Amino acid sequence: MIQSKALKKPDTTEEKIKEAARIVFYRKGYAYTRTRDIAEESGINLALINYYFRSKARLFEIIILETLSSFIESILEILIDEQTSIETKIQIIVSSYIDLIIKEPEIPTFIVSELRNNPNELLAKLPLRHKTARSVFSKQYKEAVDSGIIKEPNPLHFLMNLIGMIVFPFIAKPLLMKANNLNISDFNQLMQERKKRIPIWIKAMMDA
Amino acid sequence: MIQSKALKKPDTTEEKIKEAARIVFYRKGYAYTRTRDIAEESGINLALINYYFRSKARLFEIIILETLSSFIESILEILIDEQTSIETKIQIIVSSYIDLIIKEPEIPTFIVSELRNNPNELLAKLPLRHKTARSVFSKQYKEAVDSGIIKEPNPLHFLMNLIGMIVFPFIAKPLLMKANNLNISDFNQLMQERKKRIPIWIKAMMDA
DNA sequence: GTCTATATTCTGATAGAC
DNA sequence: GTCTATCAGAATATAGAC
Repeated sequence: MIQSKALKKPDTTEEKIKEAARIVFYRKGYAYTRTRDIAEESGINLALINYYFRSKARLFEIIILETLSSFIESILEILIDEQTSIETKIQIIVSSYIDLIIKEPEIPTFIVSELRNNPNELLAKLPLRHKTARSVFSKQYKEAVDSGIIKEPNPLHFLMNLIGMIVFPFIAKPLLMKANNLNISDFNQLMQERKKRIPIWIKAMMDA
Repeated sequence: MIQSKALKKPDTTEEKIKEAARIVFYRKGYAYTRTRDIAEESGINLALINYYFRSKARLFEIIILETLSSFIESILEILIDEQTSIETKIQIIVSSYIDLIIKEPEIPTFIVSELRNNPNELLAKLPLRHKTARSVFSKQYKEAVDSGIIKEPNPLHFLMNLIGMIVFPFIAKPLLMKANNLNISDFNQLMQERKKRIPIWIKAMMDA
């Protein structure tokens, strides 16, 4: 199950700082976040941030690595299960991801924006166990291609399309809302519609 | 035709600064760009940036507004033409956008990242003439729905899917390349494949 | 562990000579 | 219009008292 960490109740000072940092970093990004903002948000003293985390940069790295790995791992956990059919996987991924992102809508833009700066350095520190997940899914995907269920031979296109259809509207949200005079509940309504339709669209696409 | 402004040869000092600013802002974003970087990139003196543009913020606003409006207008120009069928529009948009973004791959992430900060303030300054374009396209789309060519009744879903399939891979590029051990020419190869396939996928989706 | 006060650094902007 | 030198402000990090 995809579970956000932002809902845990922080107890210790260290956890309070981390939770506050997550909130502020998600909203404003590293560059525009001042350690003072984190101190205010958490209600603790400014100096304690450096006492517990040594620097703003180190605190940030902890937050973004946790966010990235939980975001990626939660897809991989679904993809890796050999018992689940591809069609079911699609439904699970679409539904749980849209729900997650509606709860924490800043995450996709946060990841995209922050990864722009030092992607290689950051991604090198990610404990990725992609290999097994990829191989399980590739095998399953290849079988579907071989048996004629899916026409598109490249699983990368499949994944780009799937994740893109889920995530892109959230990334483009400001532009989308402005250009079409949507308020936030209009927008969320559209995303709810997509939970049902993306699996249908994906199926039709991959048949073509 | 979609034409990037980044290829113009700058003559005057003012244009040199603008071109350099565009390059550096695209690459690093507003926050990480120092006026000193722009001065170096353009080969002009630091003080001249303020002489010609008064502030870093004003220079930035000029760049991002130009980028946004040219990016948006170039879609609208295609959508607004009543002579072109929807199918042809899709092909034109897909093909010319992918080519444009391969030439200037930082633009999508630049727009997404920078629009996170003050979207309303910025978008309010955009001279949008969305109305006519939207109404022409909506009409054409509605006709296609009524005559049974397209099943998906909401043109917003159509546009989100179309633009998302084009743009999302570029936004997710660092993650995508890392997770699949792609180099830049592998990546561009994938995008070239998408020029042919997106129109087919879109057609299949909208039929479903 | 927590606080106040301060040192340090970085960077946008400008004064003033040419 | 262009340059050098410098100022002013902001923000991270730390020293040192409690």
